[in-house]
Amino acid sequence: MDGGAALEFRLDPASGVPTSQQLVQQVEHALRLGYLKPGDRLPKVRDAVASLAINPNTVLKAYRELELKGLTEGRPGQGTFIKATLNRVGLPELTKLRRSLLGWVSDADTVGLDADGMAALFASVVRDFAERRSGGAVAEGSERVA
Amino acid sequence: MDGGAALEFRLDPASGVPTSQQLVQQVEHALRLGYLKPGDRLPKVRDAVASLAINPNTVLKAYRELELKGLTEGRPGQGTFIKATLNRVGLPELTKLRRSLLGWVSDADTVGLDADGMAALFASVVRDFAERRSGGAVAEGSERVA
DNA sequence: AATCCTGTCCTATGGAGATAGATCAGGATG
DNA sequence: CATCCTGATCTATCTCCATAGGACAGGATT
Repeated sequence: MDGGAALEFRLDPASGVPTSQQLVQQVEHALRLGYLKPGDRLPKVRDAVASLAINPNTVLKAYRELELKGLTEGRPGQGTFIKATLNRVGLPELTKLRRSLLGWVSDADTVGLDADGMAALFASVVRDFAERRSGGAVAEGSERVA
Repeated sequence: MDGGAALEFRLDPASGVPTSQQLVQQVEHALRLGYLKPGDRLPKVRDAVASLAINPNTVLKAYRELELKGLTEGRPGQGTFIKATLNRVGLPELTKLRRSLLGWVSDADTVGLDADGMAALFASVVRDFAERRSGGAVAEGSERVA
Protein backbone atom coordinates (compact mmCIF):
# COMPACT_ATOMS: atom_id res chain seq x y z
CA MET A 1 0.00 0.00 0.00
CA ASP A 2 0.97 3.27 -0.92
CA GLY A 3 -1.23 5.42 1.07
CA GLY A 4 0.45 8.67 0.74
CA ALA A 5 2.19 10.62 -1.86
CA ALA A 6 5.88 10.65 -1.62
CA LEU A 7 8.42 13.21 -2.53
CA GLU A 8 10.63 12.28 -5.40
CA PHE A 9 14.23 13.11 -4.72
CA ARG A 10 16.52 14.65 -7.27
CA LEU A 11 20.25 15.10 -7.20
CA ASP A 12 22.37 17.77 -8.76
CA PRO A 13 25.94 16.53 -8.76
CA ALA A 14 27.20 19.76 -10.28
CA SER A 15 26.03 21.87 -7.38
CA GLY A 16 28.77 20.75 -5.06
CA VAL A 17 26.26 20.40 -2.25
CA PRO A 18 26.69 17.17 -0.26
CA THR A 19 24.14 14.54 -1.20
CA SER A 20 22.60 14.20 2.23
CA GLN A 21 22.13 17.94 2.46
CA GLN A 22 20.40 18.00 -0.88
CA LEU A 23 17.88 15.55 0.46
CA VAL A 24 17.32 17.61 3.58
CA GLN A 25 16.88 20.79 1.60
CA GLN A 26 14.42 19.17 -0.77
CA VAL A 27 12.20 18.09 2.07
CA GLU A 28 12.39 21.54 3.62
CA HIS A 29 11.56 23.13 0.29
CA ALA A 30 8.58 20.88 -0.16
CA LEU A 31 7.42 21.77 3.32
CA ARG A 32 7.76 25.47 2.70
CA LEU A 33 5.81 25.28 -0.50
CA GLY A 34 3.10 23.10 0.91
CA TYR A 35 3.90 20.07 -1.22
CA LEU A 36 4.31 18.05 1.92
CA LYS A 37 2.10 18.16 4.96
CA PRO A 38 2.22 16.46 8.36
CA GLY A 39 1.36 12.81 7.95
CA ASP A 40 2.84 12.44 4.50
CA ARG A 41 5.36 9.70 4.03
CA LEU A 42 8.87 10.22 2.74
CA PRO A 43 10.39 7.77 0.29
CA LYS A 44 11.53 4.55 1.85
CA VAL A 45 15.22 4.53 2.59
CA ARG A 46 15.77 1.58 0.30
CA ASP A 47 13.76 3.21 -2.48
CA ALA A 48 15.75 6.39 -2.34
CA VAL A 49 18.92 4.30 -2.34
CA ALA A 50 17.79 2.45 -5.42
CA SER A 51 16.54 5.41 -7.43
CA LEU A 52 19.45 7.68 -6.66
CA ALA A 53 22.15 5.03 -6.61
CA ILE A 54 23.55 6.22 -3.33
CA ASN A 55 24.41 4.66 -0.02
CA PRO A 56 21.80 3.88 2.65
CA ASN A 57 23.89 5.71 5.18
CA THR A 58 23.62 8.88 3.16
CA VAL A 59 19.83 8.74 3.20
CA LEU A 60 19.85 7.84 6.86
CA LYS A 61 22.03 10.80 7.58
CA ALA A 62 19.54 13.09 5.89
CA TYR A 63 16.57 11.55 7.68
CA ARG A 64 18.35 11.74 10.99
CA GLU A 65 19.01 15.42 10.45
CA LEU A 66 15.38 16.04 9.57
CA GLU A 67 14.27 14.21 12.67
CA LEU A 68 16.68 16.24 14.75
CA LYS A 69 15.07 19.38 13.41
CA GLY A 70 11.72 18.02 14.49
CA LEU A 71 10.39 17.93 10.97
CA THR A 72 9.99 14.20 10.55
CA GLU A 73 9.58 11.04 12.51
CA GLY A 74 10.97 7.66 11.57
CA ARG A 75 8.85 4.67 12.46
CA PRO A 76 10.61 1.34 11.98
CA GLY A 77 8.49 -0.99 9.95
CA GLN A 78 6.38 1.78 8.52
CA GLY A 79 8.49 4.53 7.10
CA THR A 80 9.45 8.10 7.75
CA PHE A 81 6.68 10.63 8.16
CA ILE A 82 6.29 14.37 8.14
CA LYS A 83 5.68 15.67 11.60
CA ALA A 84 5.64 19.46 11.31
CA THR A 85 5.27 22.15 8.74
CA LEU A 86 7.26 25.16 7.69
CA ASN A 87 4.47 26.68 5.73
CA ARG A 88 3.76 30.17 6.93
CA VAL A 89 2.23 31.40 3.71
CA GLY A 90 -1.22 30.57 2.49
CA LEU A 91 -1.70 28.42 -0.55
CA PRO A 92 -3.57 31.08 -2.53
CA GLU A 93 -0.75 33.56 -2.04
CA LEU A 94 1.78 30.95 -3.03
CA THR A 95 -0.14 30.14 -6.17
CA LYS A 96 -0.32 33.77 -7.08
CA LEU A 97 3.39 34.24 -6.51
CA ARG A 98 4.13 31.16 -8.51
CA ARG A 99 2.08 32.35 -11.41
CA SER A 100 3.72 35.74 -11.59
CA LEU A 101 7.16 34.22 -11.22
CA LEU A 102 6.40 31.91 -14.09
CA GLY A 103 5.64 34.97 -16.16
CA TRP A 104 8.95 36.48 -15.26
CA VAL A 105 10.83 33.31 -16.11
CA SER A 106 9.07 33.24 -19.43
CA ASP A 107 10.14 36.81 -20.14
CA ALA A 108 13.69 36.10 -19.13
CA ASP A 109 13.73 33.06 -21.37
CA THR A 110 12.42 35.08 -24.28
CA VAL A 111 15.24 37.55 -23.90
CA GLY A 112 17.72 34.72 -23.99
CA LEU A 113 18.60 34.29 -20.35
CA ASP A 114 19.31 30.69 -19.44
CA ALA A 115 18.56 28.95 -16.17
CA ASP A 116 21.97 29.70 -14.71
CA GLY A 117 21.62 33.33 -15.59
CA MET A 118 18.19 33.45 -14.01
CA ALA A 119 19.53 31.89 -10.85
CA ALA A 120 22.36 34.38 -10.77
CA LEU A 121 20.01 37.31 -11.18
CA PHE A 122 17.61 35.96 -8.63
CA ALA A 123 20.31 35.45 -6.04
CA SER A 124 21.62 38.90 -6.69
CA VAL A 125 18.22 40.55 -6.36
CA VAL A 126 17.29 38.69 -3.20
CA ARG A 127 20.59 39.56 -1.59
CA ASP A 128 20.15 43.11 -2.69
CA PHE A 129 16.69 43.27 -1.20
CA ALA A 130 17.78 41.77 2.08
CA GLU A 131 20.70 44.11 2.44
CA ARG A 132 18.68 47.11 1.51
CA ARG A 133 16.17 46.39 4.21
CA SER A 134 18.62 45.72 6.98
CA GLY A 135 21.68 47.73 6.20
CA GLY A 136 19.99 50.69 4.74
CA ALA A 137 23.21 52.19 3.53
CA VAL A 138 24.93 49.69 1.38
CA ALA A 139 28.39 50.94 1.82
CA GLU A 140 30.17 48.72 -0.56
CA GLY A 141 27.90 47.47 -3.16
CA SER A 142 26.52 44.14 -3.14
CA GLU A 143 26.79 42.89 -6.55
CA ARG A 144 28.69 45.90 -7.30
CA VAL A 145 32.00 45.68 -8.57
CA ALA A 146 34.43 48.13 -7.51
CA MET B 1 47.31 51.31 -8.27
CA ASP B 2 44.11 49.97 -8.59
CA GLY B 3 43.29 50.37 -12.13
CA GLY B 4 40.42 48.09 -12.37
CA ALA B 5 37.41 47.24 -10.45
CA ALA B 6 37.49 44.02 -8.59
CA LEU B 7 34.84 41.63 -7.51
CA GLU B 8 34.34 41.25 -3.81
CA PHE B 9 34.09 37.66 -2.74
CA ARG B 10 31.62 36.38 -0.20
CA LEU B 11 31.40 33.05 1.52
CA ASP B 12 28.38 31.20 2.75
CA PRO B 13 29.60 28.50 5.12
CA ALA B 14 26.08 27.20 5.63
CA SER B 15 25.57 26.34 1.99
CA GLY B 16 27.77 23.28 2.11
CA VAL B 17 29.34 24.30 -1.18
CA PRO B 18 33.13 23.96 -1.19
CA THR B 19 34.89 27.28 -0.77
CA SER B 20 36.78 27.14 -4.03
CA GLN B 21 33.58 26.39 -5.92
CA GLN B 22 31.86 29.33 -4.31
CA LEU B 23 34.56 31.57 -5.70
CA VAL B 24 34.23 30.06 -9.16
CA GLN B 25 30.48 30.42 -9.13
CA GLN B 26 30.67 34.02 -8.01
CA VAL B 27 32.89 34.95 -10.89
CA GLU B 28 30.64 33.14 -13.32
CA HIS B 29 27.60 34.88 -11.88
CA ALA B 30 29.25 38.25 -12.21
CA LEU B 31 30.13 37.44 -15.80
CA ARG B 32 26.60 36.42 -16.64
CA LEU B 33 25.16 39.55 -15.16
CA GLY B 34 27.67 41.85 -16.74
CA TYR B 35 29.29 42.91 -13.50
CA LEU B 36 32.58 41.73 -14.87
CA LYS B 37 33.87 42.24 -18.39
CA PRO B 38 37.00 41.11 -20.22
CA GLY B 39 39.96 43.04 -18.95
CA ASP B 40 38.68 43.41 -15.40
CA ARG B 41 40.93 42.22 -12.67
CA LEU B 42 39.99 39.69 -10.06
CA PRO B 43 41.00 40.16 -6.44
CA LYS B 44 44.63 39.41 -5.78
CA VAL B 45 45.16 35.95 -4.41
CA ARG B 46 46.66 37.29 -1.23
CA ASP B 47 43.85 39.80 -0.79
CA ALA B 48 41.20 37.15 -1.10
CA VAL B 49 43.14 35.05 1.35
CA ALA B 50 43.26 37.89 3.83
CA SER B 51 39.66 39.02 3.53
CA LEU B 52 38.13 35.56 3.60
CA ALA B 53 40.58 34.00 6.02
CA ILE B 54 41.17 31.01 3.80
CA ASN B 55 44.16 29.25 2.35
CA PRO B 56 46.02 30.50 -0.72
CA ASN B 57 45.69 27.08 -2.27
CA THR B 58 41.94 27.35 -2.10
CA VAL B 59 41.94 30.57 -4.08
CA LEU B 60 44.47 29.12 -6.48
CA LYS B 61 42.28 26.15 -7.06
CA ALA B 62 39.39 28.40 -7.96
CA TYR B 63 41.50 30.57 -10.26
CA ARG B 64 42.98 27.52 -11.92
CA GLU B 65 39.54 26.18 -12.61
CA LEU B 66 38.42 29.48 -14.07
CA GLU B 67 41.49 29.57 -16.29
CA LEU B 68 40.80 26.02 -17.40
CA LYS B 69 37.35 27.11 -18.46
CA GLY B 70 38.93 29.85 -20.49
CA LEU B 71 37.26 32.56 -18.49
CA THR B 72 40.29 34.15 -16.92
CA GLU B 73 44.01 34.52 -17.39
CA GLY B 74 46.57 34.73 -14.62
CA ARG B 75 49.51 37.01 -15.24
CA PRO B 76 52.28 36.66 -12.68
CA GLY B 77 53.28 40.00 -11.32
CA GLN B 78 50.07 41.66 -12.43
CA GLY B 79 47.06 39.72 -11.34
CA THR B 80 44.28 37.58 -12.71
CA PHE B 81 42.16 39.03 -15.44
CA ILE B 82 38.86 38.32 -17.10
CA LYS B 83 39.37 36.94 -20.56
CA ALA B 84 35.93 36.04 -21.84
CA THR B 85 32.31 36.76 -21.17
CA LEU B 86 29.23 34.70 -20.52
CA ASN B 87 26.86 37.54 -21.06
CA ARG B 88 24.49 36.84 -23.88
CA VAL B 89 21.85 39.26 -22.73
CA GLY B 90 21.98 43.00 -23.17
CA LEU B 91 22.33 45.27 -20.20
CA PRO B 92 19.00 47.05 -20.77
CA GLU B 93 17.14 43.77 -20.78
CA LEU B 94 18.94 42.65 -17.66
CA THR B 95 18.09 45.87 -15.90
CA LYS B 96 14.48 45.48 -16.83
CA LEU B 97 14.39 41.90 -15.62
CA ARG B 98 16.10 42.88 -12.42
CA ARG B 99 13.61 45.60 -11.75
CA SER B 100 10.59 43.40 -12.25
CA LEU B 101 12.13 40.64 -10.17
CA LEU B 102 12.72 43.11 -7.39
CA GLY B 103 9.03 43.87 -7.49
CA TRP B 104 8.22 40.21 -7.18
CA VAL B 105 10.57 39.77 -4.25
CA SER B 106 8.96 42.71 -2.57
CA ASP B 107 5.52 41.17 -3.04
CA ALA B 108 6.69 37.84 -1.73
CA ASP B 109 8.21 39.53 1.28
CA THR B 110 5.00 41.37 1.98
CA VAL B 111 3.07 38.14 2.03
CA GLY B 112 5.53 36.73 4.53
CA LEU B 113 7.71 34.54 2.39
CA ASP B 114 11.29 34.47 3.59
CA ALA B 115 14.43 34.20 1.49
CA ASP B 116 14.55 30.43 1.76
CA GLY B 117 10.96 30.17 0.68
CA MET B 118 11.59 32.45 -2.26
CA ALA B 119 14.54 30.36 -3.32
CA ALA B 120 12.46 27.22 -3.05
CA LEU B 121 9.68 28.68 -5.15
CA PHE B 122 12.07 30.05 -7.69
CA ALA B 123 13.87 26.75 -8.11
CA SER B 124 10.56 24.99 -8.44
CA VAL B 125 9.25 27.37 -11.07
CA VAL B 126 12.41 27.33 -13.13
CA ARG B 127 12.49 23.57 -13.09
CA ASP B 128 8.86 23.51 -13.98
CA PHE B 129 9.41 25.83 -16.91
CA ALA B 130 12.37 23.85 -18.20
CA GLU B 131 10.54 20.56 -17.99
CA ARG B 132 7.43 21.92 -19.59
CA ARG B 133 9.36 23.11 -22.57
CA SER B 134 11.29 19.94 -23.13
CA GLY B 135 9.12 17.20 -21.79
CA GLY B 136 5.93 18.58 -23.07
CA ALA B 137 3.40 16.45 -21.35
CA VAL B 138 3.76 17.06 -17.73
CA ALA B 139 0.24 16.23 -16.98
CA GLU B 140 -0.10 17.62 -13.60
CA GLY B 141 2.22 19.81 -11.99
CA SER B 142 5.74 19.25 -11.92
CA GLU B 143 6.49 20.40 -8.56
CA ARG B 144 4.12 17.81 -7.57
CA VAL B 145 5.22 15.05 -5.79
CA ALA B 146 4.07 11.89 -7.16
C1' DA C 1 70.83 45.40 -11.42
C1' DA C 2 68.21 45.03 -7.24
C1' DT C 3 63.84 44.83 -5.23
C1' DC C 4 59.03 44.16 -4.71
C1' DC C 5 54.66 42.34 -5.94
C1' DT C 6 52.19 39.17 -8.39
C1' DG C 7 50.67 34.31 -9.64
C1' DT C 8 52.19 29.35 -9.39
C1' DC C 9 53.78 24.96 -7.60
C1' DC C 10 54.95 21.50 -4.11
C1' DT C 11 54.44 18.08 -0.11
C1' DA C 12 52.27 16.67 4.02
C1' DT C 13 48.31 16.63 7.20
C1' DG C 14 43.60 16.57 9.03
C1' DG C 15 38.58 16.47 8.57
C1' DA C 16 34.07 15.81 6.39
C1' DG C 17 31.28 13.25 3.23
C1' DA C 18 30.23 9.06 1.03
C1' DT C 19 30.76 4.21 0.44
C1' DA C 20 30.53 -0.95 1.49
C1' DG C 21 28.67 -4.52 4.11
C1' DA C 22 26.92 -6.65 8.09
C1' DT C 23 23.79 -6.35 11.87
C1' DC C 24 20.07 -5.09 15.09
C1' DA C 25 15.16 -3.42 16.24
C1' DG C 26 10.24 -2.39 15.68
C1' DG C 27 5.86 -3.11 13.40
C1' DA C 28 2.77 -5.56 10.03
C1' DT C 29 1.17 -9.73 7.85
C1' DG C 30 0.65 -14.61 6.89
C1' DC D 1 4.45 -18.10 15.88
C1' DA D 2 7.20 -17.27 11.64
C1' DT D 3 8.15 -14.17 8.11
C1' DC D 4 8.79 -9.94 5.80
C1' DC D 5 9.44 -5.09 5.40
C1' DT D 6 10.76 -1.03 7.52
C1' DG D 7 14.12 2.19 9.84
C1' DA D 8 18.49 2.36 12.78
C1' DT D 9 23.31 1.28 13.97
C1' DC D 10 28.15 0.04 13.53
C1' DT D 11 33.00 -0.21 11.73
C1' DA D 12 36.32 0.31 8.15
C1' DT D 13 37.80 2.54 4.04
C1' DC D 14 38.08 5.89 0.31
C1' DT D 15 38.00 10.33 -1.74
C1' DC D 16 37.65 15.27 -1.92
C1' DC D 17 38.38 19.63 0.31
C1' DA D 18 40.91 22.69 2.97
C1' DT D 19 44.92 23.72 5.59
C1' DA D 20 49.94 24.75 6.70
C1' DG D 21 54.26 26.23 5.15
C1' DG D 22 57.87 26.55 2.01
C1' DA D 23 59.67 27.65 -2.45
C1' DC D 24 59.80 29.25 -7.41
C1' DA D 25 58.71 32.27 -11.75
C1' DG D 26 57.34 36.35 -14.32
C1' DG D 27 56.62 41.30 -14.65
C1' DA D 28 56.98 46.16 -12.79
C1' DT D 29 59.46 49.70 -10.28
C1' DT D 30 63.36 51.95 -8.50
